[in-house]
Amino acid sequence: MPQPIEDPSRILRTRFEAAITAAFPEIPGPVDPVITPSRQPRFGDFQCNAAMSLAKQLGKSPREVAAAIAARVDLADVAEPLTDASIAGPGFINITLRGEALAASVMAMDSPGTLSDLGVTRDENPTTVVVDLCGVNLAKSMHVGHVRSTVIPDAIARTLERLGHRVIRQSHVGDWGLPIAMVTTRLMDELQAGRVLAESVTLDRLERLYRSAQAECERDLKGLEAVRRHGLGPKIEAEVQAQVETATEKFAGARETLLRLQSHDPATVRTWRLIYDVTMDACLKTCARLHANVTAEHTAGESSYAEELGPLVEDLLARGIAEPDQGAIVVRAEGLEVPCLVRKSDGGFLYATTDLAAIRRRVRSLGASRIIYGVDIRQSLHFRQVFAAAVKAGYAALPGGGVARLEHAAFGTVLGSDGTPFKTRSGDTAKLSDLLEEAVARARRVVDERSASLHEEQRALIAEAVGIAAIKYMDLSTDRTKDYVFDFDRMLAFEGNTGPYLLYALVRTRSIFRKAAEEGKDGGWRGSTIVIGEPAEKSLALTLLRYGQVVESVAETLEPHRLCAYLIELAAAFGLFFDQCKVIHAPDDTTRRSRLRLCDLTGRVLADGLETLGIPTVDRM
RNA sequence: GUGCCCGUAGCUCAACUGGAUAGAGCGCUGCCCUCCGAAGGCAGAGGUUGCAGGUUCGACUCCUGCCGGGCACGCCA
Repeated sequence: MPQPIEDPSRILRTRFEAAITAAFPEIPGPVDPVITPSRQPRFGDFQCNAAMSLAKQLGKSPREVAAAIAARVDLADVAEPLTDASIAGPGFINITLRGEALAASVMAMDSPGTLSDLGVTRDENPTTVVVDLCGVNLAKSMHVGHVRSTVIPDAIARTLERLGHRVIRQSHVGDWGLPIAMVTTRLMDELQAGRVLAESVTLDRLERLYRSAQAECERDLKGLEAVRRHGLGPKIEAEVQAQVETATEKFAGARETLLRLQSHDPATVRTWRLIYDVTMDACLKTCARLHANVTAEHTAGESSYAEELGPLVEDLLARGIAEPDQGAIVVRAEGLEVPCLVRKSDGGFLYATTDLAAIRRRVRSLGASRIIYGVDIRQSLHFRQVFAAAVKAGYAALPGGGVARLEHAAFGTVLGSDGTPFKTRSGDTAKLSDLLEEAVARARRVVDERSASLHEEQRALIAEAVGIAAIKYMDLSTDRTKDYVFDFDRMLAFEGNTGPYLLYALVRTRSIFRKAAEEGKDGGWRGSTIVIGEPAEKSLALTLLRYGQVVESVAETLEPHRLCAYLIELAAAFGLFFDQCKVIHAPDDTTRRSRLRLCDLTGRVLADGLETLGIPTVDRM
């Protein structure tokens, strides 16, 4: 009786590696046997693609090499014997699993209490990973772009957690600097004048104040110059002159506010704190509704680095890492055409300075050996600069030697149907909370129509999950670096490559147990023997077994769309199985139990995958 | 001007990091519910992977040059 096999491709890899070493001892070091699932059933279940590249090194013909490997490999317990026909094309070795071995593998991934956990292997050397996400700004509500900066890194964080790593989420909130000082100044004025009450400040109100504060600090110097150059008359010149003077005053006021904030002036800090609380309260609520794991404890705003920036630049200067340039301080690093600016000529700091401080803290205090930034792709140059500067400064150096992995998980822009960045009909940036509301409302209409028999409360819960799943799946399912078009109709289509389709597949895996119970046929399947007979069963089994490696590949590439594509494939394989293999009315008890177990396992992999992506699930819909 | 990214079916996107005849969904055509949820399944049509070279057993993938589009480029964050 063969030992339980967790994952055929892992077993095959070991076996083929051994065979290659045995056949060609002259090759130094371990060789990747290049085992992949076969794309087409007629090429078997798996294939070994190592012969072609080895042939080159060895100066032999690829088919000869393949034959030598095939002759040495020991597959008796897992696969059908290899024959001449197994070697195909330029040297592919096609492998067909034995039915019992395939079933044993599926049972192994479905055995609680062993190392097998749906086929996901926890990393033996868990690492501490910081995931930078969300990135909201004070006095601004979340917009479409924040779907991406929240959902993508949250999915990455969940994936790493699923693999056993220690993940620390960090929301690098824009809560400091001159723009924040401007709105703080403005709010203090409003409060003082009694035009607004502290208890009733809303984020909408803050957003309006933010805009007007920025506008009034904006000096129209170009306008003034134009007026003078073209001699538009003393009246216009006086008006523009007055604007510039007022703006200069306001600007100076904001600078003073920033200084008072930095020196912890109680009244100023109290107002700043009010802005902070109102903003974060609203944003964290939106994160919660998005089913994203972002809470107050993950917040590490720019303000928390404020005290470190001066000493940090001094440190860089003292060690010759940074140098003065035209009055400013810059870090030049190899491979960087543009130096990284860390202090302005007026003595102010920049966001690169804060990001450097953040890397230092994350590596030295939080113990991160990997830092992942879920930030807009337009900032890739910025991160290249900051990463290079951090490495040069030694801020990314790990205690045991080596350097922390610094990665920018960049994402593209959310576009409207016209191909330009997504806006509302009126041309404003669309608020995220409104978009979530509309997605849920649209889902609700469909649920009311199709699931009229369910209770009102159930329908509301289902619509919530379906709407959120639709938005999140849409965001996660394509290559994150590309732009995508935001389209309610497509994401809520409930068919094809969508979140709702996945939820539907999950619901079907579960509803069959309710139906089976009604007929008194739901017993005895737990721990029963899985039998793989029908092609649809085989296809489902092979798909199930890929789960663990897909999760690993997401952790490595930081590309959640791979998991999305996999889950759709799994749902499709289940759909075919469900269509072609009677479960409750299977020909015999053994088959029925085996199929019930496959339904249960499929449901748990779907649910686990969705949870790993951060997509909410439902039991029925 | 310099640098980065992207051009794949009518549309929206994949392609396991160089593997076999480039796959899904939408839309289109035709089937499958007295039978476990048809929000489903099956089949068909649809491609010179922007263009031209190169590297090699093998290229959507790597290299070079064009064409077309997007983005970013030290004193904003």
